[in-house]
Amino acid sequence: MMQKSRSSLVNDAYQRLKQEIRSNRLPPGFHGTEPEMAERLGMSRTPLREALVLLEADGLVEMKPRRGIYILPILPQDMEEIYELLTAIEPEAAANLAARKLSKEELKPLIDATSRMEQALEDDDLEAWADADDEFHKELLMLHGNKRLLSIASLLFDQAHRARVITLRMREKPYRSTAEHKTVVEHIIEGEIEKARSVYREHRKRAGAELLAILAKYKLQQL
Amino acid sequence: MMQKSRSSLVNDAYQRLKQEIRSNRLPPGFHGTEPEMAERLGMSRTPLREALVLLEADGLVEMKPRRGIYILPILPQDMEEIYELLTAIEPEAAANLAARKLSKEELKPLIDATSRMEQALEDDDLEAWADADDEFHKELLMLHGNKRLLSIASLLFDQAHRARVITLRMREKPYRSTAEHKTVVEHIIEGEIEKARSVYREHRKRAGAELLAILAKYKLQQL
DNA sequence: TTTTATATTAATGTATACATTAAAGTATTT
DNA sequence: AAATACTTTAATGTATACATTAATATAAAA
Repeated sequence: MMQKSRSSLVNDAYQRLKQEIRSNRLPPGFHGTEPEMAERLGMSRTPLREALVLLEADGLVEMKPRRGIYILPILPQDMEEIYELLTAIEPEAAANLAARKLSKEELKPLIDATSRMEQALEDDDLEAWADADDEFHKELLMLHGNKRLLSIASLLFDQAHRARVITLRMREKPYRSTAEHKTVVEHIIEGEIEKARSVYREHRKRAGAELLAILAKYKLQQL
Repeated sequence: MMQKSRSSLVNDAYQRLKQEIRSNRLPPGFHGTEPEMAERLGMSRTPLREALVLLEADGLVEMKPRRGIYILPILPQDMEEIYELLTAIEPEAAANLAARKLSKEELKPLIDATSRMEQALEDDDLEAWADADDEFHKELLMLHGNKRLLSIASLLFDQAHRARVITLRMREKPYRSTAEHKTVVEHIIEGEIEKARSVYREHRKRAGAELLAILAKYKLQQL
């Protein structure tokens, strides 16, 4: 949940574990005990537990009483929930930006992100494309400035991350997605509030539906 | 963040502190130290800290390194953020219910909640009205069934609670609000998806705007 | 008296200790 | 051999211990 500094050990544990979960080095289904994990991180159980409590609140981990720590898998239903929320939330931010008539200077991070997406497509570099996509969404939310909206959306991105990475290569090349991002930016620049909202909304709906279709097609029941 | 059982002491501390914050027994600006609070709760610092970490993630409390624990106030800007999110999120749930063509039986909790709102209006009992209103919103989200949506909205309700209670008597009597809830339910029953969405959305926008206007009018800069 | 330096206090951040108890393993009985 | 009872192990939940250090109080210097 977008943690602040906090004492370095708790924060270290939180960041490192989160990163290891994102990168699948701690895969879903992984099971560990506190002494084990504390030792691995080179700290005592106390700060580790505080970090775990946060990761559990983030929905990444479950601490089962007397059974240990489990890394939670992402189920299709989770993706459905996540995309529904993102579909509701993000277009709101896009609409707000359009309403604010921001200068191109201010919108530069967004414009740059779309450029990077295009470049990545040309280079046929899906990783880079995904990074640019991530950046686009985060920049848009940061420009919007609703801290809660940003932190909730970030949480959802974190939860969905593994599934998005894994399915990246199962999708068609994201030409359309890239174009949609550009269109959103154009509407924002032009101050076309409702268009910005609806294009972004459609983008999210389509992206979510596609992802779920892939999970179904490849029978990926958990990631 | 809608905590599960967890070991009872951590959970106790979490629930009790949350309740004390909601009820303003621990008012915004309150400052305490860990030993103090642990003693008051009859436990050691260890479980207390785990609870505090969660409350901090919930945005109710801040743990300032070496300065202690502060109960955070709600600023008008917080309310703005919260209402923006609720405006984006809840109508989605209403639309979904409408799309699902639920039976009146299934919708009973919603229908009952609106009845209670009407009754409370007749009795001129604002507390009861606010309770019924709360219940309406939670029931609607529970019927929808998106766990993440529910837990996020609950978090936002918790954050906004004090401000809503305090301003309850500064508003006009909520006839209009009550009527709007009824209309939403009717649209849900009739399966009118877009109407359910837009009425709910307008309801949230208006309610948010009214609340912010009151904060401005009475110069309530923090609650 | 005001400022600076020093000493004291006490709260946090973290490690460690320990009681409880679920789970796994061993022995006993049938 | 299967089932049951008993032991052992080890992980959690919680308390306590302790080093560090910010904040305060006190003393010394200007």
